[in-house]
Amino acid sequence: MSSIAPASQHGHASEKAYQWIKQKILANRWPDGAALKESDLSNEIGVSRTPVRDALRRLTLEGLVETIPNQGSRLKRWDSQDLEEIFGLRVVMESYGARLAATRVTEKELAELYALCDSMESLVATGVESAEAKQQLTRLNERFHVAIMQAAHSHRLVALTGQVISFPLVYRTFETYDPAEIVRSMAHHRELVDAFTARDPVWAESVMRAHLSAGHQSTRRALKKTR
Amino acid sequence: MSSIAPASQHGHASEKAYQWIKQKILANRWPDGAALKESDLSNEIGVSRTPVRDALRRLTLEGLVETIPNQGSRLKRWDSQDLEEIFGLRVVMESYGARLAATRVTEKELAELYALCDSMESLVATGVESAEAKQQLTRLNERFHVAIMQAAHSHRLVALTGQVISFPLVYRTFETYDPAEIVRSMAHHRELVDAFTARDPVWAESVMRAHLSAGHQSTRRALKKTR
DNA sequence: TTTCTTTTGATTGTATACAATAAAGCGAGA
DNA sequence: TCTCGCTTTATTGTATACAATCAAAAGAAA
Repeated sequence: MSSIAPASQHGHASEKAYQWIKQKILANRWPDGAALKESDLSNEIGVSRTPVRDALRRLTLEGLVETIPNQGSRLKRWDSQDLEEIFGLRVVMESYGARLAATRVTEKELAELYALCDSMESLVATGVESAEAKQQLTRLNERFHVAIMQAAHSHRLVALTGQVISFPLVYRTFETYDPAEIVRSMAHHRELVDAFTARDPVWAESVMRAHLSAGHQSTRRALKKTR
Repeated sequence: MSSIAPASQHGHASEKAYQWIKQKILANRWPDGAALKESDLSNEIGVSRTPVRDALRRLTLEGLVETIPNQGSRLKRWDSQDLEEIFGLRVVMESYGARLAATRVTEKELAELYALCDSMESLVATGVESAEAKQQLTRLNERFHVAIMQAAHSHRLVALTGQVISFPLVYRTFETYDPAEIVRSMAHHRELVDAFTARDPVWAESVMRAHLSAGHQSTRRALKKTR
């Protein structure tokens, strides 16, 4: 993530505004298409408009916010077509990442990935009925997917996939899965890392494709229910 | 390009600064790793630091500029590894785009693509010895590739590929090609559009993959010569 | 009543002044 | 002479004041 999409870029206030707004978006605290007025945000966050504008620009580039010149920023609306676009791109890009990772992953990264698998599986074993457990699982899942892209050792790939995934529904992944789907997802994860261990790019790519296709279907179903 | 990476976002001054800096980067007017001081740029461009900062943020997100907090922006250095990353991603993403375009392209878009093929071929027929002709060809080529991504009818794909291609050497494509390579490139272009006309996604994707692989090799050779 | 124009208000875009930060220069001590 | 630490200075980060712009409301004419 180093230079193409810096992690904690900008100063203190700018970063604070960015995190504040993003967290509120992903937590679904605003209605679809809500107007994000700069002055209101700066008051609520406790910084001036400058860093707020900075944050809104970043979020616009990430696709979470829609900005019309001289008219302001709105929370981006999205529909089933956006979902199709996003998963189509995820399949293409993350499969590619898995293919690269299979031949480039280091021992340390492998250990990290196995550790994440263990964490997720033990969490599932203790039950994921509670909302907190599902959120925890979603966070671990995100870390797992990011770790794979990092194991591909392509900065741009990490940055681009990060942008594609920026999408509220994707951030609530496991809240929409049923138990069988969760079990299958865990199995996919472990199979992926096994494919890495075997240094088999074809295997790794195939599993990732299947994994994301399954996730696509689950999310699609969840979206229909919601709307 | 609508909302995920707005075209002429921000006001007049901000856009002016963005175009000014970007054009200077792509024209190779600064040495590798050059420091881009905000105050200097604002003086030269004739706007205040605010829109300059805005422009630098955008360029950082695009990967042309490298920004370190409290330390400033530098022209991003790049090497052969960046080239490999970029073409690896281009192959994956633009092939995907070609696959989609094969089934989604409209008659109007097809006509546009054929027209671009005609323009490029007639330009080649009249000779591309001069630097201006090669620049003209590069511009048409870029329009062609963008048009295909647009024919895929995926806003995010257009935005993402736009980011990936942002790279000085890629913008000087045909300046580095020899005559045989140019002829082959033109043939690829026409074959691509024929594959679209046949509505054959496998054909289209394969040609795009070959086209970009050939381009990768030419650019790789050009980079070695330069350094 | 409807439509076009004008005005008014609110909001974003830009400039500038100030604060925080980090790098470079300088000097004292070992 | 080298190293450590301080001071200085240059540059970025933030706040605020002002200008430009757009949307909606009010008013006039048909």
